[in-house]
Amino acid sequence: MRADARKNYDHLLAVARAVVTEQGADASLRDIARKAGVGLGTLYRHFPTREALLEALLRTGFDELTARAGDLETSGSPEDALVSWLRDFVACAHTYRGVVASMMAAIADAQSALHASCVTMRAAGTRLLIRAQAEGMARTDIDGTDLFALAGALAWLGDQPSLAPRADHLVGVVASAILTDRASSDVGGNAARGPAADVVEHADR
Amino acid sequence: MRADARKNYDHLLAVARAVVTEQGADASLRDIARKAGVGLGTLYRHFPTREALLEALLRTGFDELTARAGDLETSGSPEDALVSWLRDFVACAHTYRGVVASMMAAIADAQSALHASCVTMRAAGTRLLIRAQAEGMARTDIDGTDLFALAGALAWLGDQPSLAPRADHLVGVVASAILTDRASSDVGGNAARGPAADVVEHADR
DNA sequence: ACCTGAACACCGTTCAAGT
DNA sequence: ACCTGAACACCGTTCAAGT
Repeated sequence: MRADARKNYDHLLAVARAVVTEQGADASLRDIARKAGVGLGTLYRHFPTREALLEALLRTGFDELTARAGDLETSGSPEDALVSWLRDFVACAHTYRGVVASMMAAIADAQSALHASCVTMRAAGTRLLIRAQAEGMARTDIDGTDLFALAGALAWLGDQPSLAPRADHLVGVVASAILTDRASSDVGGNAARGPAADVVEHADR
Repeated sequence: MRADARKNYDHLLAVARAVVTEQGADASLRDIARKAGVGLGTLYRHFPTREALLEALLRTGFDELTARAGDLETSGSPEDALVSWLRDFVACAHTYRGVVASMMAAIADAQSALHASCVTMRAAGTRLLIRAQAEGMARTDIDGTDLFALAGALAWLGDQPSLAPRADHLVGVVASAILTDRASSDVGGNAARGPAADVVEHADR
C-alpha cells in the first residue's frame, strides 16, 4: 500500500469512527468523505461497501470479545461465563448505534464483510452455552443461534433511547431465562437471592 | 372531507398498505404516491409525517390488540393472559417490517402520531403484568416499560430474516423469564399449568 | 496506483401555481 | 378545498479523467 493511500485509509477510519459514533451505522458516507477531506471515490476504494467500513471499525472490539470468550471458557462457573459473554456482546454491539442489525444480516450473507467475524462470535457464545448445558446450568431447548438472537435483541434494546435505561437490567432477566437454576445462581455477581429479586449488573464495566 | 379527497385518502392508504407490507416501514413515500397515481403533495396533505401514515395503517391492528387485552384481563389464568398478550403484540408488530422501532421512538415522543396508541398498548400490557404479579405468577422486578421493551425486542427479532424462524420459540423463552413458576407452567399456551392461585388481593387498576 | 468529483438515479420535504 | 409537480437539499454508487 502506497504511503499516501495508507494515510488516507487511516484518516478515513478515524473520521468514520467519530461520525458513526455520533450518527450510527447509517451515517452518510458522503459526509465521512467530506469531513475526511477526501474524494468520495477514495472512500469507496478503501471500503467498497458500508459493511467493509463497519467491519474495520468493529474489528478491534470483535477480536477482544472473541479473546475474552476464550478466557471465559476455562474460567469461573459456566453460568457466570455465559452471562459475562452476553454482557460483553451487548456492550460491544452498543459501541455504534444500529450496528446489530448489520450483524444479524451479515450472519445470513456469506458475502458480507462482517460475515466471518459474526460467525466467529456466535461460535464463541455457542461454546459457552454448550458448556453450561453440559453441566446442567442452562436450558437445553436453545442453541447457539438462539443465544445469538437473544443477545442481538438485547443489544437492539439498548439502541432505543426510550428503552436503554433498562437494558442492563433486562440482560439479567433474559439471562435468568437461559440459566436453569434461577433461585440459587448468582447472575449478577452478588449474594444469592430469590427468583423475584433484582438481577444486578456488574459493577466492573 | 370532499369526495375526491376521501377517494384519494382511501386509495393512498390501500397502496401504502401494499408497499409497506413489501418494503417495510422505511418504504419510499414518493413510490407510494407514484403507485397511487397521486401527486406527492397529496400524500403529504393526508399524512403530514411518515408516522401519521403508519398510524393509519396500524390503527386497526392496535385497536384489536387493545380489545383482546381487555378480554384477557378477566379470562383465563394471569400467566396465560400475559403470554397471550405478548404473542399478540409480537404478531401485530410483525405486520409491517421495521415498525417496532417507530413504536419505541413514539413512546418517548409525545408529538408522534403513534404516541397515543403505543401508550395505550403499553398500559394494557402493564395491567396484565400487574395482575400476574399480584397473584405471584410474575417476577416483581420488572414493570410495564420493561415488558414493553422485551415485547419490542422480540418483535425486532422476528423482523430479522436470519432470526425469524426461532422468534416464536424465543417468545416462550422470554415468557418463562417473566413468569415465576417456570417448571410447571406451559408457556406455549396449552393445557397443563401450575397450581391454582390462592387467595390473593387484586392490584388496583 | 491512487485520487477526484461530476454524473446518474434516487430520496424527503416544501410550496407556488393551478382547478 | 384540494391537487400537482417543480425546486431544493440531500443520498449511494459509478467511472472517466487526472496525477
